[in-house]
Amino acid sequence: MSGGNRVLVVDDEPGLARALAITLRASGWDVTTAADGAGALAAAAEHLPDVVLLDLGLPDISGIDVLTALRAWSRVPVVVLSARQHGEDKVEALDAGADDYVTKPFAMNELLARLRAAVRRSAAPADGESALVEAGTLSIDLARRRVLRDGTEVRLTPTEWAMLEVLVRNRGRLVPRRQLLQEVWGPAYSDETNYLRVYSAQLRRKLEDDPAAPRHIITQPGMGYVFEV
Amino acid sequence: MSGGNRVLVVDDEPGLARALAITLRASGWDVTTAADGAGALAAAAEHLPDVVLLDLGLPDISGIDVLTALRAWSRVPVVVLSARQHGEDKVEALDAGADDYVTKPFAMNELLARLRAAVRRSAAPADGESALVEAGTLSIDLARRRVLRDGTEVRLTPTEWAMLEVLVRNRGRLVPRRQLLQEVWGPAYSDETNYLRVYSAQLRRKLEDDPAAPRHIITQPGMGYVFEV
DNA sequence: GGGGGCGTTGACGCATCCTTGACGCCGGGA
DNA sequence: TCCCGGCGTCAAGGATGCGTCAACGCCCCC
Repeated sequence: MSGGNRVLVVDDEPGLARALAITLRASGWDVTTAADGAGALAAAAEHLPDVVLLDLGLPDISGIDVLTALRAWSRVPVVVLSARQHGEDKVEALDAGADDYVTKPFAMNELLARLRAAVRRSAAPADGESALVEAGTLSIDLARRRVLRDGTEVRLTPTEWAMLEVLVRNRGRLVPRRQLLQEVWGPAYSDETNYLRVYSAQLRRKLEDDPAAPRHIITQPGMGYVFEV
Repeated sequence: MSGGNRVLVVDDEPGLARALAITLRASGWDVTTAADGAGALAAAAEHLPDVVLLDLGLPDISGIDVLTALRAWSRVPVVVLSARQHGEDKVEALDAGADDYVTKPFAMNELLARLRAAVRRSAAPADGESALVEAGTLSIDLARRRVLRDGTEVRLTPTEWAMLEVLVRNRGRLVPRRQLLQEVWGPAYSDETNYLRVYSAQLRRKLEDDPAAPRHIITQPGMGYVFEV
């Protein structure tokens, strides 16, 4: 199932990072880790996490600067982790765009609950929209898993639907090949770009008026695919 | 500031409620107070606050029930206030729909920062839009990975986009050649300054009105490149 | 047991992109 | 005046990615 389970853990203490990763994975999260600010920004751009767990004490860049750089282009919720109990650090981080601030030592179940809350919040507006997506002659019902083209139903195979669903959920924005492969086929298939070509073709054949000149399922060479409405 | 400054304070201790109200008003908030759960729900329906500050220890209804009742019809951000330092209370409240959880005693500036963060989040535009960087006739959407020039989309190759992205993220600042090469091509290419010349030229050809006299992608000889807005 | 739908591979032609080298321009210094 | 290094431009090759097609196995349902 796609959506709302990718977390990026940014921490320079290998022990804590590993412990967090293990606990989070056990709770069903898809975990990526970064050990410094530069790696965190790169990982955020590549994996597009649903939430970021950011330790303020990083070796290269100040955590606040990481937050600022991230906020320059992304609204992903950020939960800040810090050893500073008091002081202006909390205010500074929250005003810099952090969504929450947890001080060490922390209770793991509280941290998990705060992560859930952060993701729920950011996912809420999307849910507020209707599950019906209209795109030209296409009408896609994400809740019922149905696709209508010119009013008549189009039959999709499970894999075709899974791929279309990821694209439509991210409609208007580029979905990197890696992410598409991981969400549809699983983490072990991150490099099987063949699948993308085969299934994008099949979807176009079923959904596009002119499969050779697609208007909705657009490929951005070398990067990924976009669903345009 | 017209919108986003109505706060509903729910607390049964008159002293604390008054202190909160005074401080919040001094910070520019429009404060309504309620002393019990029933009053809180009524006040929320009548005043439609932008954020709710909810004490869990209420005389009539459990704070969690207030939260649940509120969530049945409203998405207003709720910051929970409680004396319980530990335990499952936090998890329960957060999973019931609270946006944040502050334990007493608390620092007032931290509470204010958390209120600001909660309101900022809910005021943030829906996912449909995203952070745009405008620069003259250029419009760069870092989240969607799209570039518009005079309103029409410009197609970039992966490498072109990677280089533009680094420059735009550091817009207004000089990006040293080394850093640019490492972030786009990897650590092994730190000295291939040839690449920078080739790709800066390609980007200028696609993005600048007069590629020979660039206004956005500026080279600082011997040092690096800057993206000017 | 048969058949059809589905997922998985591999091969091929084609377009695009990355890399690399060469060349000219310009400004500063010998 | 000449030399030289940094920069911008251009073009050609080789590599990569994409779309297409077809074949193969598998599984489930008939």
